[in-house]
Amino acid sequence: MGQLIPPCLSRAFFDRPVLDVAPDLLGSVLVHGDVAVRLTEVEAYDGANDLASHAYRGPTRRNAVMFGPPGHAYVYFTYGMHFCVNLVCGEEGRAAAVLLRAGEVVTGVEQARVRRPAGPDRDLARGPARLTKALDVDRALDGADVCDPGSPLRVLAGEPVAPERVRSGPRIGISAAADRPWRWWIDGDPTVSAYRPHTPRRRRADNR
DNA sequence: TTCGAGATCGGCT
DNA sequence: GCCGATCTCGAAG
Repeated sequence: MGQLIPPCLSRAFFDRPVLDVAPDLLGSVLVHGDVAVRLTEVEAYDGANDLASHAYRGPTRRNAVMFGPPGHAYVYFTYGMHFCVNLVCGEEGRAAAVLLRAGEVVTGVEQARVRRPAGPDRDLARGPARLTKALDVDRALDGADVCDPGSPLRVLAGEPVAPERVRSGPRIGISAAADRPWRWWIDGDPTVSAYRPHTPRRRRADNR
């Protein structure tokens, strides 16, 4: 009791250029239910200006949230089995967003272990799909307002990260515009995913 | 430790 | 139909 609960990040925080918001998100805390994750790795996607963005080809039913106001979660399903979560940034209609790639489980480690039994604790939210698994985030949370203290999914201010510990480099797992250094992480943090260059998958019919 | 392929399905062409 | 903002496991070095 008397325990200090940090405030949610403000709408104004997200209503800025995505390249400014992304590094500033490092160290803040994503909360869903009893589990909280301190963000250690993020990537920026700049809407219609970004070949690698889901919003590049314009609004669809899936990416509709990206074209809405900042401070909302865009949750999508991929590879037939994984969810990933983004936070919408910048002016409404720009469709810029930050992909949350990895973090450290700071609250609810027990609960997260139940959801991801395999591997050490540092891997619980290491990678965008693991992060959503640890937090139990799925499409039901698509569009959630992360600035609203009453929202099931929200982002709280965290301990500031020393600027010299923030590093940037190429984004991961994409084939288009892979050269842009739009990925940021906390240097030396064990929960940051290892960099692997994009490797196109070969078609199943190849072997035979 | 590194590498390669399978899993599995919704969205878009 | 094709391919993906991924993860995991098994085999080989």
